[in-house]
Amino acid sequence: MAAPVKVRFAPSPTGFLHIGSARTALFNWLFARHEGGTFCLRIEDTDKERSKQEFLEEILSSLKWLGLDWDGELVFQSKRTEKYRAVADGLIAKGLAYPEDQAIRFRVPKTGKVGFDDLLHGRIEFDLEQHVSLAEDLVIFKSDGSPTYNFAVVCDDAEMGITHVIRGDDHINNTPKQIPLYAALGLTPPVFCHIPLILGEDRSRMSKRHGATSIREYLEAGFLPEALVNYLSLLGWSPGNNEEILPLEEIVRRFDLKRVLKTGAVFGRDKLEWVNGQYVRKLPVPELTGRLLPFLEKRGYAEASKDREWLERVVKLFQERIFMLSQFPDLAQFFFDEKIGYNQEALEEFRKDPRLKGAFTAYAAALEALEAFDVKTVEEKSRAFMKEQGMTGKEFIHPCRVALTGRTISPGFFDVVSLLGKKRAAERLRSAASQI
RNA sequence: GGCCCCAUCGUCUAGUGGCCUAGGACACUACCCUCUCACGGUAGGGACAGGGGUUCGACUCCCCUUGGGGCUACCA
Repeated sequence: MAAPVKVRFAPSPTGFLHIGSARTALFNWLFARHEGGTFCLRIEDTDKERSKQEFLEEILSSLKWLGLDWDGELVFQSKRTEKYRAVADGLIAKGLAYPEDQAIRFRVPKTGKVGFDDLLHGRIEFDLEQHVSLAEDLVIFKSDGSPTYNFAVVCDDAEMGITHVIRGDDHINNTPKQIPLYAALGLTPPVFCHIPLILGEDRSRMSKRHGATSIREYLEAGFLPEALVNYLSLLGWSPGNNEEILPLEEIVRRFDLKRVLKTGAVFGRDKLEWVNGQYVRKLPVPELTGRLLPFLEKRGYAEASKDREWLERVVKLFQERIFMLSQFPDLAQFFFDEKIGYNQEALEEFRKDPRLKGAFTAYAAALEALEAFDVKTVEEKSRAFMKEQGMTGKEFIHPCRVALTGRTISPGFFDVVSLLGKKRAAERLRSAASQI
């Protein structure tokens, strides 16, 4: 029996949760859940200047939003200074480290090779005589009394019993600094697995200039967390059978660290949007409606949720027309707002047909005469009305669509009429008639 | 500059020596469906960076070149 897996995600609370970090967290989480192991969080807040409480809260809420739950208590490096100090003192006592200008330096080996077996890359070796950054003794305690990253990481990973260190491959060059530390401490290093970074369109590490990088921005843009997680899991990994839209449980079940690619993947917004659209379409309407509520509120359409049944019918009309939640208030605006702003070009076009003005008015009356106002009835009566008027569907429906919605595009016309209701539909038709 | 990593369609990827005249998805184009839009459906263009080996046989293994990226802090 192999030892139970224990991994960690170790963010620094110096900024929002970056999409790249989130992917690293996700792969750690997927690996832990797949193996039935433990996924913990360690807050690397040794940089007192840049670490902020608000960033910590932001990171935690982003992880929760993504559904990446962690095990056990948070470990704060800032609260463990004593421990690091004790370890450093031990090193000094053994002559393996020494104070210098208030700082403590660890004597690193200057000749030979340092290497490790990476789970993904296989053997990676460094020739100490050529690796300039390894030539100087490693500072493990700064002169301000706080431990350095490479030192704290080793102490913590060892003490927490981390079995697999899964991190971005930008850390490959840190590994040869950490290995000698494990040796000096008499510890066996964990298994290292360096996964590729997420890239921007120009193939350089994804950063703000490539667009949205914080998880919060994706939440606000109207992405579904399960869609973002699905998409992220496909960056550098695939189940191997051409399947792409997979429920989280299935991703967990099939996730295999060894199948992760070594190549950096470009973050493609287009495909993310497509994946999100797939999830939007799969959501039961009541559920989708609930998720749209915050976006409606933000636009001042909170009133709309009072008639939940009606709102759900509206949502259903747009379920296949949006791929991001944030699109809904815009596309369905004419359902929530009486000010509909006519598409002027279209209006101009309709003025060329002398029949329209009268048809709008007559249609308004025809609708008002209806007893039932369900979609089926509306469609039947409307088609009969068109026939009476001697107008084709195209001649009549397009102008009416603009009269009712202000726009040239909308969900099915009869659905719109029915959901707008008798009163509002008639009002808008008359209003339009007066304007052409 | 030095060190390290990487290399299949524009992008995400399948592929682990013959199943590949390289499969899927996004995007793009055309057509179908149709009251517009979207969804859906069908079709199409589009890749193994280059050069050497190894082998009966290389997208798959090795080497070189080229290209890209990362790291080079008393930041994490």
